[in-house]
Amino acid sequence: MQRTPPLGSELATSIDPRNNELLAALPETEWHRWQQQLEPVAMPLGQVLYEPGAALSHVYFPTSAIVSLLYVMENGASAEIAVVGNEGIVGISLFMGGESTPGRAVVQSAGQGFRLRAQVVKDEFNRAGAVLHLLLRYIQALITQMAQTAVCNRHHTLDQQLCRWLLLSLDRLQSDELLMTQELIANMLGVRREGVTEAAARLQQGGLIRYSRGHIRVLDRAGLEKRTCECYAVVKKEYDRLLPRTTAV
Amino acid sequence: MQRTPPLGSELATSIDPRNNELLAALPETEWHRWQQQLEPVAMPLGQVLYEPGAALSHVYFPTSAIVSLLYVMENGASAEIAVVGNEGIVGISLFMGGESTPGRAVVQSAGQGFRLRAQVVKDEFNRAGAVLHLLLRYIQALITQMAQTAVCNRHHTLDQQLCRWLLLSLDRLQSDELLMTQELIANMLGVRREGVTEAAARLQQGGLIRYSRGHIRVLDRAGLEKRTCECYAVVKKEYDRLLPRTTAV
DNA sequence: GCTAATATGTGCGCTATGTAACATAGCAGC
DNA sequence: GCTGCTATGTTACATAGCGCACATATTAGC
Repeated sequence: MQRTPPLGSELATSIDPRNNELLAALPETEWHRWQQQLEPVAMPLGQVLYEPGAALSHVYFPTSAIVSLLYVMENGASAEIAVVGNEGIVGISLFMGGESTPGRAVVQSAGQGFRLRAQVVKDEFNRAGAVLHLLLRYIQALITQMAQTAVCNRHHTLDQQLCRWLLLSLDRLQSDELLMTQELIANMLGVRREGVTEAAARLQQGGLIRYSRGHIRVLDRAGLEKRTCECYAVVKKEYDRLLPRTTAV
Repeated sequence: MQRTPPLGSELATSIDPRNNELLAALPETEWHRWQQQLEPVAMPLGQVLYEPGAALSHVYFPTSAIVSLLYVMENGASAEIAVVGNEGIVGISLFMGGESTPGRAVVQSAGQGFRLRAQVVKDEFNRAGAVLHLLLRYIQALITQMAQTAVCNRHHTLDQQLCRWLLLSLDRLQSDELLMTQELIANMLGVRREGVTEAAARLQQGGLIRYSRGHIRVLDRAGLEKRTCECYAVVKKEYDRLLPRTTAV
């Protein structure tokens, strides 16, 4: 089991900010304005990018990391609202005008990203140019993901949701292997750890994945797509529609 | 059982566009620009304001009506994502850049509203003035509602969710009586009608509400707030924070 | 007032998931 | 190689909500 990812390529994806698709989609003028301001940051597993009600100092553009937006409740129960990878930006409340949200953002899969000071983004936003419209389209896609998550929580089985979650993560990774314990997945999905264990066992039995102690390798992506609910496709389609790739990936 | 609402007052709230809080919050300049363009519309129960994927021709500002944003799935199951009353606007995808969404908007409680042609809103939005920022703050509040709905769907009992739903509706009405069958509520919450019947019976037994054939009268609002989950308060607080009332209500 | 339509009430079996308590296995560090 | 930690596996039981079938009650239309 070679669990070390190809180091060279990972570094490459981390070093170039334009591996983030939003940054890649910036027109040249705006890109030049931002280029000097972008600050590379390591995004280790579990890092909290913002807490409920806290004013944000930066927005984050993941390149290889994946960030979960989740709500934690009074009794400690939690649920993931949406996931953000190299297609997006973390910290939208900053330029929406609210400065904070009741949710929290946690790095779910370690990696690299870039960040930008709050004021820079706000200024750019207020220029009301291409960046504004790009970000608004992204937010609409994010809204779709959140809405579909709500529906999925209501109507679909744990098995389906696990597949959806794996696929969403897979889409935001360069590899077919996730570093992720079942405990963590359970927290994201807002279910018991045992439930994830059982669902994962079923997927492994079906030959779709193979896992061991925090390493999940996807063997049959098409199989996952077959087992998941429609939610995955709806969200993906909407992202593709609203944010067509500007660069070949 | 006097079920006819006080007609005089209802007409009053319907006729003045500024009973919609977003319209009321417009600065004078923008208000004057819009005033001539606003078209009063009746919003009867069940009216569909937009369908999945359809391009929108107008945005709607309810004054006395309440609109549900919901997702309908392949198998016909549905779930409400958020609710919009006189505090908001229906059709945000229009100016977010996507023109459409995978969801649908249905009038959940009949009433009045005003609408505005797509192009007018887009033009105003592109002016990047006060309206832009007002709408963005509204969208952030809406996002909070959607996120909290997702969490609520995951973790809370039907009883709690019914209370939340009643309270959200109550906040958007002038009266303490909802015209709403249990069947419809079930569709909104994405649960069985029988489940709503049982939950409603428990609430009635507790003296919190009284209902009969599509009429629900709230007798003890504080009681509902005690029985509901934290989700209601979180959402309400965020609306109040992001959209402070400009007019006395 | 009768009839039909609509709205609500009830019971029963089923399943997915929650709660709880505990067993095993792989891995890390000494 | 032992120790202990972390991740995963297993089992027994409780329960909320679903699907279904059907009973009852209220209102509307004629």
